[in-house]
Amino acid sequence: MRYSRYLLTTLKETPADAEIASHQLMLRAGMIRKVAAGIYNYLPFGLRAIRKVEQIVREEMERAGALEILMPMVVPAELWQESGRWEQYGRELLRLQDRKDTGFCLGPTHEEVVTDVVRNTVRSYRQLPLNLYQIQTKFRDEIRPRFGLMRGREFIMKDAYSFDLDEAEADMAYEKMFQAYRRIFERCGLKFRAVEADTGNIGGSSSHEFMVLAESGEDAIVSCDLCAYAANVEKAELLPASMAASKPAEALRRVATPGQRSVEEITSFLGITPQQLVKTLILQTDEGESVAVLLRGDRELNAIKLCRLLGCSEVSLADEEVVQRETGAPSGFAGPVGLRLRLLADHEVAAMADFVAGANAEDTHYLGVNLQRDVVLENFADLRLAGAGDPCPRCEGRLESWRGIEVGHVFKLGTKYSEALGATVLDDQGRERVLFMGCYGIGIGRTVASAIEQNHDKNGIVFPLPIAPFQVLITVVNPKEQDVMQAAEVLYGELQALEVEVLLDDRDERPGSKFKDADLLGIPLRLTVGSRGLKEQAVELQRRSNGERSLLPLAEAASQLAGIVRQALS
RNA sequence: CGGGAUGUAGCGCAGUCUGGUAGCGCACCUGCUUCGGGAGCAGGGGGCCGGAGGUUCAAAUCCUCUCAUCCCGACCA
Repeated sequence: MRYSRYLLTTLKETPADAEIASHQLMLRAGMIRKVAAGIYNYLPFGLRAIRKVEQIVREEMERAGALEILMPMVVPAELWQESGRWEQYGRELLRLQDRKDTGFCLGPTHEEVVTDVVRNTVRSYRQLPLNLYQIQTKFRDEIRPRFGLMRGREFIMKDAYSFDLDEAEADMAYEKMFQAYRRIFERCGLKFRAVEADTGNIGGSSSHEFMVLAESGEDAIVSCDLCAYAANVEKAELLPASMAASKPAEALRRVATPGQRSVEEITSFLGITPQQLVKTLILQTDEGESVAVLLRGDRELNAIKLCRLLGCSEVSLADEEVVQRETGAPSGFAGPVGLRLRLLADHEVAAMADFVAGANAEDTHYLGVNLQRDVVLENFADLRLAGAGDPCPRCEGRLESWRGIEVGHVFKLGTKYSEALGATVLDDQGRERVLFMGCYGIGIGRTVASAIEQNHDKNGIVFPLPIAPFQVLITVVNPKEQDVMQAAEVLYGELQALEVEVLLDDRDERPGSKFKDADLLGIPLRLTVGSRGLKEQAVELQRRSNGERSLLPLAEAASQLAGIVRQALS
């Protein structure tokens, strides 16, 4: 491709509404342009990177035996009503009506549609195992789209769905996809981890997320420093501490704490540490039930664990009115002593003695609280958010914490959708069997964005070669000098003949601008063709990754570069 | 949905307080010079100042409403 004929407008200045590096760089490098909140145009340079990732995904899906299909983006409400998700899914599902007032939605995921495909086409166990995938535009009306392609409302996703006769075979399909995912992200040149994850809205029995490690990641993950355990903090388990509870030594007594509500305020007012305090959270479920949860002062609630325990789908902090009604005090003074509310405590609280807690009266706390003596507790449970330094639930190790970008997610679905939609086959005994499903997603745009997040410097993008829009950039220092331009043209032709993807910067621009653009665009290999080198019959090769420069003889440059590219892709 | 902020040329911004011819830098077009790390000079094109009402002789500027965008939180495969 000739730059002079290409649509690639770079920006010197960073657009004001881009926060993170990948978003800023994708805008500056002319990869994407915003159309509306969370909705983007993919310009030629950006689309090439997208297509690279798609191609890698395709190759690995095919290798794993999956078959490509394409389902519609507009899906009839009927199908979603069959699975029950029309009501469940919430406002993220963009619902719309056609001229006859028939309900549709923009597909945010395609379990219903693919299950419909299978129930209509698969009759026999002989057609199994089956794995269907597509690469398609999805729409989710996110509450807060942000960070460019990282969290768009419209986004490109690869979604695959496996169908098997029984659970054991479904497990094998899951494992196959798991391995395919490892290969995909390795080929994309990403540093990532597969972590245990919550299944959320999709449902099913177990799942793993593939997390690209990056400071800007929206997810927190923990991993063991000794064993292979790694999990999203939403999911990360914490076992009851083995140490025995300390013995009560103090008597229960009230103390005035005027205006001291937050953990910070109380601990500094009383001169204690947050570890000596128990905080009492008053929570409400989506079904209207109120419940109190006890946590050590420096810990945070994991709402997902609590939901799982209570069997509800949402909990939120109770508002002031409810707190006043349930505890008899304004918020900030709730405590477990004498509280007439369903009361749960995190395991860790079991080991605490003589702690401080609210007294359910305004401006008052208790000192010397001891659970066994002073409190009526329903149960202990794993309720807090895991963090760095916590013990590993699988071994003797300690957890480390990281930020991650979720680029892939694999789920074991069981029969949730096949049962609801009646996707069955006849087995070798002629019996009707409900299919076991799995589903497997990859955010294509997000993968490109996270690759940039992980591979950039102050000058611009540093594309990993396998997903770079072009492999080689030829910078023609002065295209007006005939011999220079001619040498560049010859190289360009040779590289193309060797099937190297090359962008020829033949623009009539000053060299400085071209070099700056080259750094910004992040094409891995840059050849500089100028009169200076040509005097020696040489061109300069510079690698974007480490800035290393070397001179190549003009006659051998193309074949050497083709060799470098081939090696990088193998 | 709660809190905060911002909408002026493709991008970054000034002008708004104190109403009076819509500006600057980058980008874009023309010409000349320049040419190995974002050149210089000269000339030029491009704006319903987010939208709708209102106040006023006069509104980018004041008032009301509205829409959009961004940040924090809640939320989220």
